[in-house]
Amino acid sequence: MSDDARTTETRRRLIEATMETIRTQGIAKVSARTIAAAGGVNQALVFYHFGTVDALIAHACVVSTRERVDSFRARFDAVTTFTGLVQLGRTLHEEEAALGNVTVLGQTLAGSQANPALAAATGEALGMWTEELERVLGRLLADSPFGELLEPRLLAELVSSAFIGIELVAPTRVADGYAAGAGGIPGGGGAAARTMDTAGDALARLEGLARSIDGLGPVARRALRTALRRV
Amino acid sequence: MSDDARTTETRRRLIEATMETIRTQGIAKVSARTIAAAGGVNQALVFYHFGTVDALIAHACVVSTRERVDSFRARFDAVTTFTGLVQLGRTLHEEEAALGNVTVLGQTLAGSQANPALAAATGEALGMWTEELERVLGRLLADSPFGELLEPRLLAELVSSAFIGIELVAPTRVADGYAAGAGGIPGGGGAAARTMDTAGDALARLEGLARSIDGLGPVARRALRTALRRV
DNA sequence: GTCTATATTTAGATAGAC
DNA sequence: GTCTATCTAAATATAGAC
Repeated sequence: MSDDARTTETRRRLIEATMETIRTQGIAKVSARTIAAAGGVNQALVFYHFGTVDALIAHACVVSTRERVDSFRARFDAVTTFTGLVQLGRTLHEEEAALGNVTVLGQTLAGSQANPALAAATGEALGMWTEELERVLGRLLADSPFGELLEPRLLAELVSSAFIGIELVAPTRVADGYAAGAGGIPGGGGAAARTMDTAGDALARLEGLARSIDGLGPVARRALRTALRRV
Repeated sequence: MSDDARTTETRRRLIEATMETIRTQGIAKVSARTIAAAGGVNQALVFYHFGTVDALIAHACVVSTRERVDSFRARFDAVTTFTGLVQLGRTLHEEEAALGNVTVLGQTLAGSQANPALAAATGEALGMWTEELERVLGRLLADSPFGELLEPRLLAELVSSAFIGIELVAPTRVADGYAAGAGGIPGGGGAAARTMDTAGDALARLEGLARSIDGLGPVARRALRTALRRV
């Protein structure tokens, strides 16, 4: 095997191992050693190929997002209704359970707080999703009663941010019953167990709403458009 | 000063220092030492009073959220329109810039991925916000054309998750122009600079939408309700 | 390009003096 | 209850052999 091919292979393994580690252990537990262990390569290679751990994370974030977005582009383009868009969102949510790119974005997002390099990478990755969404929304909104009220760009930013928030919150909704450390939480604990799959449920209901909007007859559409214009 | 009073004071300082450190440096940089430095207390006191760093973070998360939620309860109760609710959201967003409880929740949320104790605490804290929101939405939805389509609980979960997502994404929208590490990003970079304050802008526009819904006349309301029921 | 040390720093946690 | 000192584990990063 040529050195060139080995480089490519090693870099690929490191990037995949980075994704996997972030997904399963969270950004806090990611280190050159955990990544190397997950990828079955030597720890020093992280620094040889990427310079720093942060650079590897940033790189992995952008590269893997590009792959995922590319694999969704055709499906975005095929969307013609709000219902279809929400359904695509559900598909994304389900595929994410397995592949976890959005989960990774959530993690890098959190890590971006005090890390400008990571923030730039996360922003770029997020921007790829937003761009796709913006194109679709531009088409859909033009024909909807909301066309004059909502800008595609803004709504796209809003929706993608919200999507990430929802995917991030989901895990905390499984386990409940907070156990305090030394000292205890005054008045803490209690709170009935929450059993909701927020993301899945929400998207399912949202689909109902989308179906309603798509299904509005011409009379209702005109009435709504007029009402909205009055403000 | 009695030992009891000193305990209270030290614990209070540790909790505030924890919040401050998470806010300014992110959850990744939080340690017993950084917290102690921020609070001007000894590092060993973290373990004496809270046992572990995680327990302190969990405690700070829940306690400080309770304070913030309490300070907002009256304002939630005073809301009577969707417009008013969005305006309250804007107020929250602005106060957050200074106090940053939601930012902290975003950080602990990310840290919750592989940390059940933290996940439980974050879930509880988040649940406090959701509960308030659910009460308000319950009132508002009952009188709206959407009452039959949206459950207050689900919408509240959705909105609070989205809010966190938006607050988390905001920082990545300031700086742009991603600089790659060794090797560079193939085809990376570029992408026109984004200058949007997503959270602020989005809430401003959302207020317009809310105003529209609140301003719907009886005819439009009936039409909309009928249209929605048809699905 | 890859591996084995290893230097250095930082973090979690505890013991024991005050 | 608080502080100093210290042990241990883990992380970043580099040097040098292969």
